[in-house]
Amino acid sequence: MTTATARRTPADKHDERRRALADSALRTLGELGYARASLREIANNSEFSHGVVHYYFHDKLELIVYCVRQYKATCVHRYDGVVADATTAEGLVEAFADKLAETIVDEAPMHRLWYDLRSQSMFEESLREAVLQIDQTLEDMVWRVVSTYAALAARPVGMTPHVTYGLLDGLFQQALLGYLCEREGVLDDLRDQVRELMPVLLAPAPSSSRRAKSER
Amino acid sequence: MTTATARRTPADKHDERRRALADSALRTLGELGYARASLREIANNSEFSHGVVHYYFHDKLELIVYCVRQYKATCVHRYDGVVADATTAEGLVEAFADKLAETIVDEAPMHRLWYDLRSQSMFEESLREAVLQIDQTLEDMVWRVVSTYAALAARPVGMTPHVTYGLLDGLFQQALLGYLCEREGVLDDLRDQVRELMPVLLAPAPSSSRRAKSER
DNA sequence: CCCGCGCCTTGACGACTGTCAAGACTTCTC
DNA sequence: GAGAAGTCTTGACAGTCGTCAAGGCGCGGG
Repeated sequence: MTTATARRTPADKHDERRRALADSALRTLGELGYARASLREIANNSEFSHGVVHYYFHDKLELIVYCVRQYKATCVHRYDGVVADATTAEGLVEAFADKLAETIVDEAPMHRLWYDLRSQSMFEESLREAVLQIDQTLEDMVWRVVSTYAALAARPVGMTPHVTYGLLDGLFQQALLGYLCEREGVLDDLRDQVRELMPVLLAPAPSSSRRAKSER
Repeated sequence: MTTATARRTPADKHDERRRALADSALRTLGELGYARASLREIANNSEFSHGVVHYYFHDKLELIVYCVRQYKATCVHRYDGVVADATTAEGLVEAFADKLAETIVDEAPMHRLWYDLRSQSMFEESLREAVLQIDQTLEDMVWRVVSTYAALAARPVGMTPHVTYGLLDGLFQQALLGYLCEREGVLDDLRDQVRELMPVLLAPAPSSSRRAKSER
């Protein structure tokens, strides 16, 4: 209020703290899951004490939802590079498959948390709004990839965005579980599965098989 | 031990009680989810008191795993009729799609519990063995349907059982969440999606398009 | 009749939970 | 440098949790 060009308004600092707290919380949540991550445990893994949570958040649930929304924001553009750098359909599939496998390795805790919360939202109505919003964002993200792929292949996508996301999410979830069980080869399998699946997502080739080679 | 042909051995009665308890527990678990279903709540919704759980089960976890295994046993043959009664590929798809939608309506609590437990198993290693076993059983179940469909269509399945299950499970899970959010039309959508998906699960038609009509 | 054994209830335990109030510490203002 | 506002810690609260021991009830065999 004093100086208009202050480095940080109090409100900024407040928001910054919320972000830092949410960051710590996300680490703990990814480790323990929604049900077992207590506020004390979350605070212990941060630089704060357990009481501070109610200074920045009204509720445990408000913290959780804030956390997941924050993660969504960082996660939602993970595949933008795949789309931007793609020049051929085959190259995009390859990059997409690699990125999916990389995501499983790098972000396994975050994604099991996401599946945990989505399951919880089937029981707790208070989680549904945030979950559905994030689910929609993920669907949009997948759709950007697949529709770009279709454009490069010069064929329309044969399925709705919703179905496309559902199918890929099913495979991804399966691979994540396999990865957490330390099954051998799940990542390679996932890559193969995506390479296999992407073509069948497209509408059947327009002219049966004649110009298949001369396409580009 | 006294009479060889006794109506019920004590062991039988013991098992019967375990089953009855697990039945009650399943109802409560389907209502509240894994994390919020306490032993007291489970016992309250049964004809027993809360202490009896430790007479029949060593642990809460043993009870839960027993419950889910028991449910699996009843659930695993739900689609057998679809397979047995099918005479044409189209008819099988129709019956399968209907049965999936019916399952969502009739067994929504059980299936959200299943997804809850599968998510929990990503955090709790002690749940993994049972979850993986059940997942495999479901995969087999789906495979019986799809491979029968392929046989009726006189074309091989184009994907592995694992992928087939993953894709269908993705759609089913999506539909279940939508159903629990009381979205309109999710059941019809699911049916349409399955009708659309099943043909693309098969390998590409062997001879491009010539005998498509004379097939049967 | 009474003893003993299986079945079940009751009550209590320690641990853990979310929440919040009281106060200490820091930071900024006048 | 005193005071006020903001920030954070500490400790306690009311509940709930899984677990288990102590004991009551019913029933069949001595």
